[in-house]
Amino acid sequence: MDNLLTRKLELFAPLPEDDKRFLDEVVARSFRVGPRRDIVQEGDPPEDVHLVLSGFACRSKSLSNGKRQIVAFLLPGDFCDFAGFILDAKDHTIATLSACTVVGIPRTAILDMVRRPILGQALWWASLVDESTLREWLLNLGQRDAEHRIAHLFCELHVRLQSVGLADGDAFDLPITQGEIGDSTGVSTVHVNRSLQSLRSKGLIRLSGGRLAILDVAELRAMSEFNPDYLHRNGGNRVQASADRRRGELVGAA
Amino acid sequence: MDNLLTRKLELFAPLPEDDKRFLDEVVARSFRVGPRRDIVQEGDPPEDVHLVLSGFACRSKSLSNGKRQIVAFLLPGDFCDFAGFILDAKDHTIATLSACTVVGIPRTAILDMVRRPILGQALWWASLVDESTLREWLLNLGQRDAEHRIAHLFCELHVRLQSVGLADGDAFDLPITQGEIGDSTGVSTVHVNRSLQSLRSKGLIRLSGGRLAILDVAELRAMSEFNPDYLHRNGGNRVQASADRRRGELVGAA
DNA sequence: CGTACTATTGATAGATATCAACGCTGGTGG
DNA sequence: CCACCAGCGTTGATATCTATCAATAGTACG
Repeated sequence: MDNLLTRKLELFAPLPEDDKRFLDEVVARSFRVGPRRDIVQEGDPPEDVHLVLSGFACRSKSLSNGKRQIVAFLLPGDFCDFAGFILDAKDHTIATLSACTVVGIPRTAILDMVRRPILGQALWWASLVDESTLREWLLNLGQRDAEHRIAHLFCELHVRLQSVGLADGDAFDLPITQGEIGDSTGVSTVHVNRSLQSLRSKGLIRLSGGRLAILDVAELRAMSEFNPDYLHRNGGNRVQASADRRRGELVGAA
Repeated sequence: MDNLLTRKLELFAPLPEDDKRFLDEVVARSFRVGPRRDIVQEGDPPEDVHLVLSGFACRSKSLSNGKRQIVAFLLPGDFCDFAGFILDAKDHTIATLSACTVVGIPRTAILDMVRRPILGQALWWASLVDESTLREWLLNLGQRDAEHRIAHLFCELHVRLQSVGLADGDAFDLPITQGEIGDSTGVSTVHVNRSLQSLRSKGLIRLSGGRLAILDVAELRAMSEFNPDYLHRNGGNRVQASADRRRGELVGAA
């Protein structure tokens, strides 16, 4: 059975068996982190890149008045700080929401991964999908009202969890508080609560005990104008084979 | 004199002379686009990657009710759609704000660029800086009020234009309307106007005739909690030389 | 069984959108 | 050269949404 990282990266393209084996090794050395804890293992080489294997984590930025913005939910299969490989100063916090299984990947392993032609492209793809997601969140925060923002978030989480096999039909575990939903959508806790009730009263969702069931997927998507294209679940830019081969060289040793 | 693309990429690291010459060639075939026009040249190979050489452009996403969110300002030296190289479906619009000089770069040239060890890393860096900027915008939209959002935006534009030599001290051309400021900050046109007046009355800015002067840089930054670190103007992750060498191989042919 | 979050509800205040009107400016055609 | 027009900036009045404050009720957990 493929691990979750493999499973996610294969949304881009099928990986060679050898790459998969390599990923299995990468993922082998995982550790547990309790809920609401920063993902910064003491003694960890600071250059390690982290990956979530199970549980919910988030990336957030804060202001001095205590307000914080969750800028990404990190689901199983997601890298926490891949960008730290090139960029220096870490200007945001990465923390667990629920208890998580996390992998710390050393720079050398990242280098090995990036050098492989197909795997390297898959990592590039994953990074660009993250960027695309940020753009959609910006649209969400800037132009939709609270209820629609939350609806849109739920639609996104649904697709993302589905694509790594963590959705049970149209229901899935959502181990986050209403306050955290608010921090990610720019809405106060109280107003999140009221917006959720509105969504419930419309028969669109059922949410309790850390589990969300989307009762009317079509309508929830329609009302929030959710279009899953921005998640690029159908792989990357597939041009003709020759160009593919060339792209293969892109991040690979000759 | 270095062209603007070179100038920007050298914020990451000094480029070899050969890379610079290559960039000069890349940038040579530019064309003009009038204000408020989509950057989609008819007959252009759709895979071309575009780059702004002069003027202001933007990337935006829209909702069916006509609301639009500008998710990035594209300044001279910025790529418009580098991600299109890997990702397929274009889920956003790229349009000029002022008249612009634009370069269309064919896929093959991008491949050549990415293959060069230093230049390839510089492009990766630029892409990650864009992502970092998106995160900061998310914080801006989600957690700051209108006046602070606009102040923060001005601080960002100031630094970005400065770093490509387009700021005249603390003043620079800002050829965009108040409506466009609103579309980027998630504020209505009317409220942008009032927020600007507030900033003016505090003696922080002067804005008229498409030109912005920041009268009190320190205070404008302080009030909006602007910290330029997220723009990563000081290059990338400089570790020891050996790691650098390894990173050099990263995107290069052996 | 306390303790501490988390969820919920009501009341109120504040920020921002929306609507409407008007002046200004730059461009266009007569 | 001047009248007209369209887009932009500005202002005032009003409507909405959302935050904030405060209190209560669940709920998990030691």
